Amino acid sequence: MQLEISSFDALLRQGGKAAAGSHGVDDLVSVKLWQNPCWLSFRINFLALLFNEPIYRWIEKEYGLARPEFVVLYSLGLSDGLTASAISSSSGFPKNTMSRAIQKLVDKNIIRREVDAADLRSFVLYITDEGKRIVDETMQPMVEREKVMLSGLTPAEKLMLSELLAKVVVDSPNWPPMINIEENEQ
Amino acid sequence: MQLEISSFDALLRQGGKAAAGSHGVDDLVSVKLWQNPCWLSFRINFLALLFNEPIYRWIEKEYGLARPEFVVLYSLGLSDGLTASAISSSSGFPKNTMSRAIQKLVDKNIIRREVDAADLRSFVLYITDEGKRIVDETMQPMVEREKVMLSGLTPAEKLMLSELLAKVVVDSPNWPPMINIEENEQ
DNA sequence: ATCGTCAAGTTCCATACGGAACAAAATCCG
DNA sequence: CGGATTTTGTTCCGTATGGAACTTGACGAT
Repeated sequence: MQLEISSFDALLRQGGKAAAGSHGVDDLVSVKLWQNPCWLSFRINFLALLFNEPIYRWIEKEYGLARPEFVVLYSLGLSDGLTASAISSSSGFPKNTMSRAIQKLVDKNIIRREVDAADLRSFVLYITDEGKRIVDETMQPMVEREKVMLSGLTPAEKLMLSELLAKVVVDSPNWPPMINIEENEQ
Repeated sequence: MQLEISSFDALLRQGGKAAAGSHGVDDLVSVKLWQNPCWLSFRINFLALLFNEPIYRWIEKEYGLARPEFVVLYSLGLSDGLTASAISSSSGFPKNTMSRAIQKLVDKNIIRREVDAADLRSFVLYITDEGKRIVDETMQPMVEREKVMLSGLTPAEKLMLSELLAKVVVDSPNWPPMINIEENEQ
């Protein structure tokens, strides 16, 4: 059974092809950009990679922190006093990975862990001065990297992109959890 | 040294907050959405995760293909007759991971490998009928998943998002390769 | 030609990863 | 209250991962 591709879907996927051109971009990347039914996931994943790869490589080299560790640290930098499970669910890393990362950070004296009086199972995590220092220092290159990534857009376009991505993220709790998977089983 | 945050940067990061609201979204996700200097990378990574996690879990379960294997298969589905390094560089997976994935796919008779007469080092990869079948079958849920992810946007917004993401991807070869890293060394 | 350099793929190996089972505490509910 | 259930975080363990070294072939310069 062949998929019916509506003309709007085709238009979507080709969005901005004429305006953008493709000078400089790899051949296969071109194909994945313009002839790809899953244009959204490719573009998102590709851009995520382009941000993550150099940044996390640099952080690892400069501060000896692996990605899960830095995710914990960064989260606490944004909102101190979090719990492991909160960080886990907001970042997508499984909780055992977070657990290990947290332990390493505690050992390195980058974060501090206190038992939650209200719930003796869980720990509340706090960033230390050392941790704050690292967050401050890493923030600059990360922001800079984002700025570079957006440098091809006009201010209005940046704003539009920000809004659209935010809108999709905010809508995400409403999505059905891929029911098509379960319904096929037995 | 504290970072100067221009008011436009603040505006950018808050893009569409009023319009979007935050009903339903996790607390920490809210913070990472609206109080995050690195709004772009968070949103991109978060959305990538929301697509990848259920899809690749399903593909693994249903077809026994790990993510790198499926990436190879999908790439060949879009453009048959590729080489390992082309797939590697367009997908961001290291070439040894691709090498293993390719070998598994060959063993499973999902792709076929022929020596390139023009360059005896490299192999040209072709998708088999079995491989085509799998690509066809998986395409539907993937496209469906994207459709769900975009369901909160109007057609005009979808088109705009497609264009903006494409524009950023196309611009990516022009980005400097994170020079700030190297310049700090010695 | 022939050497040096580069590119394609593979192999090796230490390590990180994530699923599953687990202990302990909280919560639910009859 | 007290047993079932859920939640938090840790531990165990097999496996995937990706850096580095390696092999083989292409290519460029003299």
